[in-house]
Amino acid sequence: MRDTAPMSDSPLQVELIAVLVAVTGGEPRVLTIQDGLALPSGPLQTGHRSLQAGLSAWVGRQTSHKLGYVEQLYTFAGQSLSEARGISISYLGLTREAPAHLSGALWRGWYEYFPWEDRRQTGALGAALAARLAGWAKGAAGRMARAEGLFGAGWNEELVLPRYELLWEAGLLPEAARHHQTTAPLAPGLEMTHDHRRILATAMARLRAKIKYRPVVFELLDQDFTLLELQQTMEAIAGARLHKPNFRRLIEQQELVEETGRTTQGQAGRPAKLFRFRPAVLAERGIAGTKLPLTR
Amino acid sequence: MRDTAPMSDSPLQVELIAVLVAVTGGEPRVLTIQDGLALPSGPLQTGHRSLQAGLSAWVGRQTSHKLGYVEQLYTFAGQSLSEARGISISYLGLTREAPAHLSGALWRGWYEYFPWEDRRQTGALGAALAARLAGWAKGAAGRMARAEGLFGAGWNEELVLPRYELLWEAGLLPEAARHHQTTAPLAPGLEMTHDHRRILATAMARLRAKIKYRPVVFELLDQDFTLLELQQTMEAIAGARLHKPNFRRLIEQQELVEETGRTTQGQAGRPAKLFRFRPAVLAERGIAGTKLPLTR
DNA sequence: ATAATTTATACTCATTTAGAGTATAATGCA
DNA sequence: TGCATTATACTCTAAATGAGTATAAATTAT
Repeated sequence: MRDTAPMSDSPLQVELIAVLVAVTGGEPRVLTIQDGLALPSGPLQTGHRSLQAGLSAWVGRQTSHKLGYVEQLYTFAGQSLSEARGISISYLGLTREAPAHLSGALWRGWYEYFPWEDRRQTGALGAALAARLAGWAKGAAGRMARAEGLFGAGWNEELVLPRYELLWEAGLLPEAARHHQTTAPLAPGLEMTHDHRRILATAMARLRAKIKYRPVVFELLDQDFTLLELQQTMEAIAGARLHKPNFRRLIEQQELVEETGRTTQGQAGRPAKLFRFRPAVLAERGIAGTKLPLTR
Repeated sequence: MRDTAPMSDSPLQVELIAVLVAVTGGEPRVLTIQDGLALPSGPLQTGHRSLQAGLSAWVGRQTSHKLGYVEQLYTFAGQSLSEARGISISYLGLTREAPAHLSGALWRGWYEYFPWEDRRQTGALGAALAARLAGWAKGAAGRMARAEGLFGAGWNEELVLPRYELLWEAGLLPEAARHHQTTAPLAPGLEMTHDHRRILATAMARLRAKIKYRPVVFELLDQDFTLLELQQTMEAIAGARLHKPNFRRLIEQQELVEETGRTTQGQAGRPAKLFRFRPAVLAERGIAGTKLPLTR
């Protein structure tokens, strides 16, 4: 490809977009600007040693909490006619919620943007949307199967982005309303500018997947925590209830945590042991599980 | 962040880098240029509708095989003093090997660059490197545990990048030799320019992980294939031997494939049934497995 | 004070999945 | 015809998973 004459190598703008996630009071929250309409973003600066370092420094300065974990999400080329041609690089960052120092910045629950992704109480919303989608599905073959697969029984919490895209395609999102002139009532949930809600969906999916095989939950918790706090944080992110005894068994047999020796007090019920994350784990195990029948 | 005055928003160059993978004769191969020294790359073109589309079109034109699967790997900012400041976006693409139309292009086995990642015969190489690393590990605490965890027993085939980075840190790679003036014999394997070998490591890790939970192997096989061919392709990518009966059981119970009704002939041994990929699968299941104890 | 409530923690049991090995079937080739 | 070779079909055991129940130790209400 090197020897292909470039049709154009016009210089481009590079923008960094951050999805900063914290879990506070059992709710996953995301840092927004413009009264919740957009994700924090800004141009790449020359002073930054690397993209990631740039983002980390930036966020650290703005939120007074250092980023425990940063992960690149996706890079895409802006192409809507309104915006100048440029590259956007999005990141997922995990932190704990602190008063936002950034003017106009605001932490909001991520389920305000994706109500149908929260199935901790009932799955009613997803079912309702599935019904709404049934009308749209009449239009073409295969649509019904797709909608049913994504929103119906056999819900897979990682498919945040496909679900969002299906709703877009069905014209049920305000962001898409301009393209498909729909009169139907829209899906519930706040909108965002540009494709920021799409980026949030990507972040949610990534975190829901990641949390299962890398010990990143701990970036969202205080240093000491109870097993219930840990479980509720997981539930908040997965958007689903977990089976308590089995969750504990899983945590124990993975040896991710160790007892601190102390317990909670002053709350209703039996005091809970306080645990901390075993730092050794990060070094020891890189990633958890294969699923191939290896010969040994 | 929007309200932070940019220190500099100087325009940047954007470069696309492709890791094109095929599996031929039971060996994973990667398309290279400059006699194997570099990965194919080129500047982003204005004509492209999206980054991914640009890459697909490009590769399709060059290799006469359409890309079955494309996935973004990583975006990073070039920063070595010698190269102009710019952004590089790397991609993983799966295809089948065809005569490279690109002048100077050459398919090479990816284990030529990462000999220690091939453990289909014996794990001797990894063990040898572990021994070599033991010397380096004397320098500081914790090093031994890291080296042992990555190269020793309990080998995890997904940790390609951490292993590569450890070898770099230990000064055993030619790419790193400039930085750490080492006299020790280097690790085996071909080098690449810039960080291309690092990018290849990222691609290998991504593919090894992906192949376990998304049906992407089929992009690397002919339309019809035997179970042995499927297994050997998986083994080639994972760099490990698989247990044959269990592998078959896994494939069958996942219902990923269906019989074509035909069999192989003309080869030694009993003829094998030919299978094909079940197209429904792609639509049906998005991602395979959760690992959370969900309540139902 | 005592009972009721609440939360934590510890077990049990059935079912499914994974790891390993063995046996039989159908070809080509000497 | 018999041997080497590859395919395919089972069996057995151990471990992981899903679901439910029982007991312990605190706070809160009566």
